[in-house]
Amino acid sequence: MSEATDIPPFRYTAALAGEIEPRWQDRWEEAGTFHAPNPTGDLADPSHPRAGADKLFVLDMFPYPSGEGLHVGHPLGYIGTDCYGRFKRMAGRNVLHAMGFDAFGLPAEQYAVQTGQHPRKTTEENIDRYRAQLRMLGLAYDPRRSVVTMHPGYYRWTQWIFLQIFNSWYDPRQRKARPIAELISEYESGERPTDDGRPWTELSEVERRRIVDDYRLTYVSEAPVNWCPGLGTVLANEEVTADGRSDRGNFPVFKRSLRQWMMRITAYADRLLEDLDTLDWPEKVKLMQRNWIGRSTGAHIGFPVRVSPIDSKRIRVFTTRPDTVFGATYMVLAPEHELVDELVANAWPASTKDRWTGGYKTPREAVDAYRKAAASKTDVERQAEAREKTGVFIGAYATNPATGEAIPVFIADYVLAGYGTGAIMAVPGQDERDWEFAEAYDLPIVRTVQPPEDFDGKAYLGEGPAIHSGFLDGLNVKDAKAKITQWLEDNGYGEGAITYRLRDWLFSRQRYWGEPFPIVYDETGLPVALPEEMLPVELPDVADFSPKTFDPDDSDTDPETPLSRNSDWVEVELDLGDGRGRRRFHRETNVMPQWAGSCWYELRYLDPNNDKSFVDAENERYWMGPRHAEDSGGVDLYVGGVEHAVLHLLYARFWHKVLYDLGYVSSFEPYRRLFNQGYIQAYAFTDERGVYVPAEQVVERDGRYFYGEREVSREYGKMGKSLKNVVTPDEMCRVYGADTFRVYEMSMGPLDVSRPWETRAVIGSYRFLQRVWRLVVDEDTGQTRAFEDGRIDDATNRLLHKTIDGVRSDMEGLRFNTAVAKLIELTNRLTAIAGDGVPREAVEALVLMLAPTAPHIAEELWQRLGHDESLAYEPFPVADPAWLAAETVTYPVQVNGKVRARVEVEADADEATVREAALAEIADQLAGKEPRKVIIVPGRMVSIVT
RNA sequence: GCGGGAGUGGCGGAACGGCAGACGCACCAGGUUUAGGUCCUGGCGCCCGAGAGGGUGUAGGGGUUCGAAUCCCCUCUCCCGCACCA
Repeated sequence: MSEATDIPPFRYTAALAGEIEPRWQDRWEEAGTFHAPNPTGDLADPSHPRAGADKLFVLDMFPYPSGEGLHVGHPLGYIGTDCYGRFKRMAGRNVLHAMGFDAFGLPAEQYAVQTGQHPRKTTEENIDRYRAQLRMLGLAYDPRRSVVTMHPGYYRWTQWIFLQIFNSWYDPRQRKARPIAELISEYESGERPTDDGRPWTELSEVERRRIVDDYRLTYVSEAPVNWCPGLGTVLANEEVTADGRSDRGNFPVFKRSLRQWMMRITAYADRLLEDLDTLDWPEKVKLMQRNWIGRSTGAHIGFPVRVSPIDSKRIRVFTTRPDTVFGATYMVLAPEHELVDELVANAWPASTKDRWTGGYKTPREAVDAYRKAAASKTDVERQAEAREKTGVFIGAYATNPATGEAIPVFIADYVLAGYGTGAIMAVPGQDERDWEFAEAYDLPIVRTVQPPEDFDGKAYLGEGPAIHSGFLDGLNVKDAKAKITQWLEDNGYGEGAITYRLRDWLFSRQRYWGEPFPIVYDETGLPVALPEEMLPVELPDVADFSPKTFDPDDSDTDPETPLSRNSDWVEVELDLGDGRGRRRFHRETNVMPQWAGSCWYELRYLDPNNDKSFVDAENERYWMGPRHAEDSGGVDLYVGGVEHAVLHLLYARFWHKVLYDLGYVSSFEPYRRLFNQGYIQAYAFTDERGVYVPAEQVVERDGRYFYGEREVSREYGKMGKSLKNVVTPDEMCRVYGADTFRVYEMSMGPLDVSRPWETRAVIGSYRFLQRVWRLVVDEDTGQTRAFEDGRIDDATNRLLHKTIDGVRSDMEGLRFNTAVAKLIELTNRLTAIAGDGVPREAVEALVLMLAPTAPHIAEELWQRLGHDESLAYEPFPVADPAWLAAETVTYPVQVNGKVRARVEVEADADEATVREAALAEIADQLAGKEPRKVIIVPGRMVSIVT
């Protein structure tokens, strides 16, 4: 049977790749080829060829090991960083590249709830599978540094970092976190007075602790959450459907306040914003972070409002346009605003317009009805009628502090309770939403900024002189803002202010599969940090991983976490080493969110076995430290999907900055350079019923698609089991080999662009590697074909050096697709000139240049070329400048912008020579006329205008 | 709606403001082969032409320039993010 016998015995095939690849993987592992030496500690190795060399830390966003395993889309970024790291290693750098696992997370827990399988077990199994899949790809990881967030040896330090955050406060004057002990001593010394002026010594211990706890960077607070009694758990916004039910189980979800751990990330808002400027990140991601932080500057203004004949209060608003306050002709409160009930009038005032009342007899009825209607609206409905402005008058008037006029107060759902103060001053002249509302409710509109003459719109948001604004008239917006802000402060009506969209980070989860908090509570109910020596607080095994569930409609329930049922673990007697002996405590039974482990994993790669510290300071400084004064320091290249643009990257930056403030790291940002790889997408096919059919069995005929005899329709999107279009790296390695797979992934297109997977195109990369193989190995005899003393013809040598030059800069710029194209070109050229063999120097350079992308075949060929050592540390080829310059240059000759001819001249020909040659070449087209203009771009082009 | 990015052959994609379509897939032709496949060589945007060659062409329209896929303006389409953010 034919096939096998027909193929030459020494051809590079999938079978041969399948033999070569594991052999080299074993050899790399046994030899520790990709071990990166640390400056100090157990991973230091002064004899290593790269010990003390210029370092490079490349990092991938580590995966959550799901039960589905990897598909061909997952390793794209990993292969990219691997190529870059291997290239840089050959170019002389000490390269650290490791891969760990983000092991805590919801899917394993949910699987555990369903099956009773311990999440540790399934996660371990998944990690094993991931490791096997990744190993097969020949990724040059330092295997000693593969951290797993669920291992106690790792989360011990996650808990330790939590304690550092717990034991810190943010000092706004120094703009940094400081140890909480320093705050306490400020209070003790009297340098910092208490809020009520009582001396510190007169406060009870509980009072002192409450004061201090309020300063901590992580603290317990009531926070609004999505409480789902039917599931017994709090849900993330993403887990709540548009109509307010749980994604899983379809139970009602209630917005409720619950006691939660929070992290004071808002204290770092300004630094998180400013330091973006120091980072080499995609502008898109920086912008997303800026928007997420949402800094706006303006002023808080209090609008006096009478709550009884003798008592008045202020409605506090935030505005970015205090300069427009003279145009504030009414106010709007969110329906849920706390002052509404106090302010609602008993009867409609005489000045009430009909359309303000909503048709109700009293303000009270109108408010109740409006609130009810607003509350029953789903988010979908709210969005659908987003532009319709509705609201009702509440029968009360506030005083505009600038004009002294009484202005009506409305409630309307276009003002959000959760944003700002939940109230606005409405300035229809300068705000589109206010203008719409004013038109709908017949409210006065006063322009306070003069629009340009040609302006024919409604609200005017642009620049212009202030008008109808008393003492502000004539000032530009900026000056008017400054002046009114000063006036508000002088008259006690408000003050300049900066607000953020960013909220503090809700850090506790009512779940099982996460890091326990290193926190206990004493008899006061206040949190107490466990001493460092008691870490890790290990996650106990429990019988039941699910939280207690309740009547789905009973919102008046409280979560009961899986850990809370484990009373042996919860109730403890401990000696905290504070001189108070053994005391009874109960443990915190929430666990940390999945983000916790990923907030600092890159640091643990640096020193994975250190049991004295989360990372040794010298190791951190070597791998992450700043290179110059303005440099943030951090990972040299961080590659991952843009889906982590905000949360993960913001949380990790926040933790890193706290560690920096406390002096534990030398870098003030964790990721100096960020790169978002694109996604590999795939076609999926559905039959006439809309059911997905296996994509690999669909055939194309004349642009139509068939599954068996049935025509199916094609759609384009993610790769996934449910879409029946998954292609796995395992399959690709089996059919073509890992090197082919790697080359294909790298050559498909730029790393940061999403593109479709095309299994049938993989063959091109396979053929390329076969050709390279054939250049070195005789397919029939297995003999090496390199000429020892073969001369390279000049043209080939020029191409060789041009390729070296181009591949180097492409690799440097992560342009692997064009690097591969250049290698293919060179290979094709060498194939064309090969007789009995090819010159050794050309083929060796080719093999070395191929090594970062297709490492196994490169190692194999390198060995067959007579080298004993791995090529991992072989210098990457360097182009000889003498061969980069061509002897002659061919100039295209343009006449009136169209290329009409080309002339070849000596490379060093001067402009006059080029001009003469070009004119001679197109003489017939000029018909004897003198050209009006001749432009010569040296080395490029001649352009003639007639 | 706002903000950001992108539109190049049948497909994935190349192209410091300077010969548009590198490289690969698919396809076509030739060679090798008993045949198929492999391998080697060549062709391959569109239109006209037997050919040499000519015209035209980078979503559409306008502009800047000796010269535009590339820079500017308008329009359209697609993708991503945010979504009444005061």
